[in-house]
Amino acid sequence: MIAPAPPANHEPDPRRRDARVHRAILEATVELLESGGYKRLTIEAIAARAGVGKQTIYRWWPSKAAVVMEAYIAAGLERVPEPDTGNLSEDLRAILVPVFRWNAAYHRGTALANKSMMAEAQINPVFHETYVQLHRSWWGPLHHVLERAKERGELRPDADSGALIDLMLGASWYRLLLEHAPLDERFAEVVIATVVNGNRPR
Amino acid sequence: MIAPAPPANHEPDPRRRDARVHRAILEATVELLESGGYKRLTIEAIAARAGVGKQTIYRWWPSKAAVVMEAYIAAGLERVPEPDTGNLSEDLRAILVPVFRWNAAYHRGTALANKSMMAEAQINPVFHETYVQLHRSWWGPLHHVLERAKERGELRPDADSGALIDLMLGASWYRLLLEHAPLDERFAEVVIATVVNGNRPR
Amino acid sequence: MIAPAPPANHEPDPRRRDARVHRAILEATVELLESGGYKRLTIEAIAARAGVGKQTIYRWWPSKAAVVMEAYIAAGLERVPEPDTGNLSEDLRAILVPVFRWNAAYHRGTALANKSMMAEAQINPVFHETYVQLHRSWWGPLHHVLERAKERGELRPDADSGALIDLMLGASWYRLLLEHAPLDERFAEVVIATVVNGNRPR
Amino acid sequence: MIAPAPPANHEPDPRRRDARVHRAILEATVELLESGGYKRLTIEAIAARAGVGKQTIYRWWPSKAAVVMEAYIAAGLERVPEPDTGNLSEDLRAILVPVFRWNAAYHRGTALANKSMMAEAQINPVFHETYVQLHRSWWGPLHHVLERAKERGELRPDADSGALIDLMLGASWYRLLLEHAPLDERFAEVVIATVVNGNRPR
DNA sequence: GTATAATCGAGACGGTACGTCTTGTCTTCGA
DNA sequence: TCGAAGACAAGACGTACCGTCTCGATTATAC
Repeated sequence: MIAPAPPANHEPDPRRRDARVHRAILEATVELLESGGYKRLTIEAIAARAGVGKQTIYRWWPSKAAVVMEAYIAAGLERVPEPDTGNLSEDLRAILVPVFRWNAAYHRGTALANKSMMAEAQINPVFHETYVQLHRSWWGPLHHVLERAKERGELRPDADSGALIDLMLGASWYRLLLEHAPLDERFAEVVIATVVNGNRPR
Repeated sequence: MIAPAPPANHEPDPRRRDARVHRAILEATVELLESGGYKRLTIEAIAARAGVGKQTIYRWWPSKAAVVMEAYIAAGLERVPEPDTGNLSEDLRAILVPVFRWNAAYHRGTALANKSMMAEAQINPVFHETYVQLHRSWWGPLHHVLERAKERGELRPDADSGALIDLMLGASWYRLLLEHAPLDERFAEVVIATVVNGNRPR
Repeated sequence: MIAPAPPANHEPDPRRRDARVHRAILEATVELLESGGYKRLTIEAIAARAGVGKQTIYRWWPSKAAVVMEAYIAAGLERVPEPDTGNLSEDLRAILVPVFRWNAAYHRGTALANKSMMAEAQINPVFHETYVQLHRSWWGPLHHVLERAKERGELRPDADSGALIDLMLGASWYRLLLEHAPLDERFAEVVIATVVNGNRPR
Repeated sequence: MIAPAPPANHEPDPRRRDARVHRAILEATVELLESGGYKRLTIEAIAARAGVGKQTIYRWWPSKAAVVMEAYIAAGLERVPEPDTGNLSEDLRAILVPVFRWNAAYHRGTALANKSMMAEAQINPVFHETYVQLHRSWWGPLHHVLERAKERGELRPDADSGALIDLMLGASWYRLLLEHAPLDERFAEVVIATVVNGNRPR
């Protein structure tokens, strides 16, 4: 009559995860988001489209936006380059141009996902944290680039790296979210030039 | 009794709008938003708190976000200053510092409303248009300030005003939305200094 | 400083009633009932169709069914014949055949109104009373006819007139309400013959 | 996961129906109907009283009236006796007395439900069909009783059974709906005696 | 190899909020 | 000064999703 282990709330065992099911969910998410926007992207719709039970989604992801995040982003976006060309503008370009490019097509793919996640983050505090993590993956490389530029004398040593990073990424997200002007390379050049020229040592 | 005019989908007659009801709805919206955030802000809750029928809200506003917009914004946010001090930094400061200040308290008041509206704009295309209008009310004055600075020779004549505006407002909204760093005056100064110094005539 | 007459809740002054408006409402009611059935007959629809304010209807009638009653019924239904042919069957026929005829066309006119009123009477207790009054206009003449038949020796003197009346009118309304069999003269004859033969003196 | 079968409008699977929930809904319906009448009987109230989501009701019943019908009827009302005593009056009594008794207490229980259903049937054509089915459950046994009486020579062979049935049930429903006189056994006796005596073979 | 146990599809369930509809009262405006 | 027009509070409607839960039917590990 030894007490059996309490049933408890099992964390699901990742080894038993069905890879085909996993893939089907991510694919359904992409299809729905691109065809109908975030409004139409419901857990029910994903489950139906993927031919999957709702519980299977809830088992593996904490929120709808987390599915979107994995479906679109984690696959490639967090692989941020860590350039070190010896030239500040060049380094910034290496990091920012892919970001601008991903976000350029406002109504499709990564851009749509990014907007959706930003919206969800404003509504769902738990997801907000996760989403900030994603942005951190840009902040790190950008920070290194800026600090090295200070060491090389390309940037004022007292420049506020954090503020400059927000200036550059903010510019990108502002256009992404409002869609009032194109997120093209010309814009990227203005952003980079302004930051670099605006913070040269005297 | 005479010609039974075909029913048609009447726009309601604004002259017949009950001012007290109008005010009660906006006040209830502010109270709910500040106490519970956008997630808890439902049309049902607004109606209950304001002592109003739901239909009355649907009659006058096309979406929840439109109510929020009017509740928070029409009150004062669109009154953007049009400074002309003869000094670019000074002019930018006059416009941007109030914006930064409004958005500084991330979890209350205007900031909460701004985040809510940005989120809704990503989900609801109709509201997106309305919301961009709000931002336009900053773009105009900033554009004038930058153009005058070009005339005075404080700014390179070929500087891309639109891009610089997005750089400055983007910085503000990026911190508002991610909340990873304070929207304080120090940040405002970095933003302004970078834009001004980064685009001086050679 | 004599106290002015208190404003009070005016009973409407019947002298000021606008006859054209009155007629328009009744006509609209008939048209709507015949075209869409009782379900579609709403106060709003009557008002719209008659080109009349809703208040005007509420001012003069206590319920929707009261409008129907006036629109259809008072026009002719309460003019029940008071036959005295010296023959019971003949007398009953004189009263019942018009009733059967009115109710025969299940989906139009008087029949529709009768069904509507019976339904409303089950839901609205105030109207129930009014509606019973309408039925009383048949009970009176039928009662006289039966009593005279007792005097003439055509009917058992202890026959329960009330019960016999309910038997005859009940038969009619049962078919009206369920529509499972025709309300024709053959049925009327069976009803009359059964009542007359079933209650002859021994 | 394999073929994403097109969604289609699933009928729910009756095997998965939760019996306790089913019962709770029917009980809540009876309680509400008996206490407040059909007017107060709303789907929302049933759901609240039963501690059930509204969707659960809409999933299993096509209309409020269908719930009422099942709640009251399936419970016992459709178990109509099939007497065969060899005596017509006796047989009719066996069938009709229970009907009269159920309907006798005009403002409570079964009587209230019956009136409500009759009203709904006049407004809702779909329910009308369902409701007629309920009455059929009396017509069948009454028809057999009358036909056997013809064979035994108690009834004229050319008597119109359908008409006689409507005469008897109509009498009952007429009093039920108008409430102007009691639905007691005396009335039942008059009804039965009139039908039997009124259609004896010559 | 066989039990054991978890995942899976499916979808019922209690809820919340949606946006619409109708009721009966109250208010405004025009004739 | 009255009535048409319609705004208003109230509240039920039927729908859409939410996130949890229970069912068998597969798997797939672990014994």
